[in-house]
Amino acid sequence: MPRAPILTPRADDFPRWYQDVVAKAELADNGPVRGTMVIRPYGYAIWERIQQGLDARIKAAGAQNVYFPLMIPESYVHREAEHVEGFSPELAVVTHGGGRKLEEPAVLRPSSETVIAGYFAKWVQSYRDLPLLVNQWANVVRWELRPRLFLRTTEFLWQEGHTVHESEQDARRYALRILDEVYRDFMVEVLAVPVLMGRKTERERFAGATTTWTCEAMMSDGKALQMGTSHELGQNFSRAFGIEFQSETGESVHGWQTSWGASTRLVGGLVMAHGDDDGLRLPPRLAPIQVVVVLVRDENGTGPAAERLTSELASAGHRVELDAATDTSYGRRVTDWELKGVPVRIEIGPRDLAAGTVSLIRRDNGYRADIALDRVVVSVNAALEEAQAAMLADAEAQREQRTADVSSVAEAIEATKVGFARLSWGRLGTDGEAELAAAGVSVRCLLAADGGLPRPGGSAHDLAVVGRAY
RNA sequence: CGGGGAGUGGCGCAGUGGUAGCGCACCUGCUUUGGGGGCAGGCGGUCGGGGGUUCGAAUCCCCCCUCCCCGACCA
Repeated sequence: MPRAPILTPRADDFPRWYQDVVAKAELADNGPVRGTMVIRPYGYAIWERIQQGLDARIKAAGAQNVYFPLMIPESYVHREAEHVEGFSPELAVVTHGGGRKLEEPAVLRPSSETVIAGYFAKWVQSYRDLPLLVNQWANVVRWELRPRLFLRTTEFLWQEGHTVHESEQDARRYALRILDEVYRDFMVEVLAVPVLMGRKTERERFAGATTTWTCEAMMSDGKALQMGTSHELGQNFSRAFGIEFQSETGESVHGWQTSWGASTRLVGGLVMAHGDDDGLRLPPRLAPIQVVVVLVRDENGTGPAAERLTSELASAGHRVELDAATDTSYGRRVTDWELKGVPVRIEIGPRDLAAGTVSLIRRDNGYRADIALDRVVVSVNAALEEAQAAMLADAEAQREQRTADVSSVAEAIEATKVGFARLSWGRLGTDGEAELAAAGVSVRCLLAADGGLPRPGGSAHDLAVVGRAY
């Protein structure tokens, strides 16, 4: 007999499935103000793992953490024309404080380019001060008309990096370094989500940037999700805020800047990239709980044996939890651990113990085996490594299978019903891009002909990867 | 803001004029707990808000509010 579905099957209604998973895996709730989100302990544990992975890579790339204020004088946002134009529809503005109307309203940061630029102008005097590399972990507010938990909320958590460099080349090199060594590396190696690194079109470029680079992923329904972006800001904010330094030759020069960010959206991406009809599937390197030891029944010494196994696995360096809640039924507990996507489950009951074994079950593929008690740690090590690799390979295979090479707008629109379409950007052009947009399809990114990063200015041979996006 | 839909226990729903019910969840007890176990008992709702019609309104009328879905914006 098939199991009763716990979640709406993905094939029936993917958005509904997503909501079900977020609720039943206890990741988040809607907040009381429309568009806001309450992140629950398990969801926040996942975010903390994401933070750790990104933060370590950001520091390895030389940036230091800072904190700037939530409220920004409204006039700052207006200094960079394109920036304000891009953001004004989604600004939340504080008009009153201390019981009085404020002389100058303050906006809740939608991003911190402007407030940070004001201080960069103060801190940067000499080429010796450069490069200046900072990052902050913060909340930002962008008033969203159509919120979706994690994917698009009015308030969200992220990191935003901001840098100043001596030259355009230095800034570009750094923006691309972050894209590759921080974002791409983390997403592929930890999240097991393959990403395309490419350049955004003018239409999709960040408001105030000269060039926007992106990591784009495909979710398991074939739609695209931007997982991280890195912007070259040129001298736009430098000019607006007076970030000037004296060069080695004594000239006064405007700094060249970058900014880059990744957000709690990644949690949603993780859910949608790997989840199945039984719930979340977490890649082992990310999972807050990598192994759960399930005590099936507390009889004939199974309890102490389960405790011993748990501490052995913890000593071996795994994030492990013991489930000894035997007053809850076995089926319920197992279903819950599957919902939460714990990569490896070890089950121990009287039958196992009598045979001198435990059961090992992999969440990613359902593989199940009896393991001798003295082989548990080594078997778990192997299972975690294999699951990590298999999940990445699955996601890559799925993306390849759902990506089609096409040569017309009509074919692209058809192909993007199930995934990505790839076609010549030279042929598509901004007119083709507008036609696609009318059909709900966007250019996710541009790639060089060989699939690598395109040159910043572009080439006639560049490829456009198009799709429907979250 | 344009187009659809819905507001009834925590969640999902039924209830077209007679004083509110079901499933799940929750609480208590019992039960031989290996895939959301079984049995019994129980807690919990000013039916989104206001006004009106009526002997009587979740139900009919008027006004308001909120939420959800599709579109435009978007990490």
